[in-house]
Amino acid sequence: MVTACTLKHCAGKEYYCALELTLQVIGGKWKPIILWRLGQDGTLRFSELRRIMPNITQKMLTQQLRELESDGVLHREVYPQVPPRVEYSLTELGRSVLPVLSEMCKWGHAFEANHGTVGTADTGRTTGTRTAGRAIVPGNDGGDDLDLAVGEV
Amino acid sequence: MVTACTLKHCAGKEYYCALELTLQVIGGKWKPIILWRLGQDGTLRFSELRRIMPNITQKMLTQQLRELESDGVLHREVYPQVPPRVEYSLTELGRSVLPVLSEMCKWGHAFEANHGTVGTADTGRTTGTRTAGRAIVPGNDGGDDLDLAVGEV
DNA sequence: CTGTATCCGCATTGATACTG
DNA sequence: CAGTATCAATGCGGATACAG
Repeated sequence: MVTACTLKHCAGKEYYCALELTLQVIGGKWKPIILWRLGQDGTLRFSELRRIMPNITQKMLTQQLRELESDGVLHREVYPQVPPRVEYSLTELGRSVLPVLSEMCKWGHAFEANHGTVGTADTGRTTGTRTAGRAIVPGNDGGDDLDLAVGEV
Repeated sequence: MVTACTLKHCAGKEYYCALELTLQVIGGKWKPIILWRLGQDGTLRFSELRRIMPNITQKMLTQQLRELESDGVLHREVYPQVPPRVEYSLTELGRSVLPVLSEMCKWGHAFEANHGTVGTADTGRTTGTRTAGRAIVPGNDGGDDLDLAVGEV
């Protein structure tokens, strides 16, 4: 007997395995970036997050932040002032997700090494790190620099 | 200076950080399950994968398998027979993703512990493991059983 | 058995305008 | 500043039929 798993519910999400649950909580296009940035900077205002991620729309940012908040991975502190001021920071649960993001990032780099990475300004086809065929597996090769999305549209 | 990352391309995917790349390659609704199953069983035929995941449509399964294949994480072996026989297995790169899935799964369990897990047959609201407020962080608490999605529609 | 091909509904995402 | 509301577009995922 290996698996045979039943449908479960947690925090309003449907899933069969914890893997899927994780994807639903911290997956998607924006959440990893938000979480990682908060992990780096500790506390960020709404406007700072917008500046960090120029591509995201206000609606999306608000939506993602609310979901992360209701899932208990980040904390939303409202300062009743005028003009308003809202600060976001990771909870303990949120901080515990950083190793996961780190692992995923490491594997992403291994994948890059396997294929070839090309920057925006491609000087030619398949330029960049070419290591295809060496089948690099993620380990502790020191490549744990976790770069982050900024870039403009 | 913390980040300031540029747009990159790898295997036809656009991303700013390796984190996003990973999500694009092994994320989504079905890929983690496929990969994990192949990691468990080694080699599976198309029909076996279908039986394992009754919810997925034929179209989706084929599509996901093709994407995983073209990304080099799984190998597709076609036996030119009649009736046809196709076997899928992880490549070395594919096997290297298992620790990542494992990490994600561990965090999912920690999340479950933080909130409360409820099975399909809910005998009452918020039944099940209730540990809210204890802020359990993933570590090596032994809870590394990676259950898998099967369940029927 | 292992697939394509086509059509379609719904959920996610985005653009834009407005508000306390 | 930090949102909410509304409308429009996209695209993922699913149902079904057909093919080698």
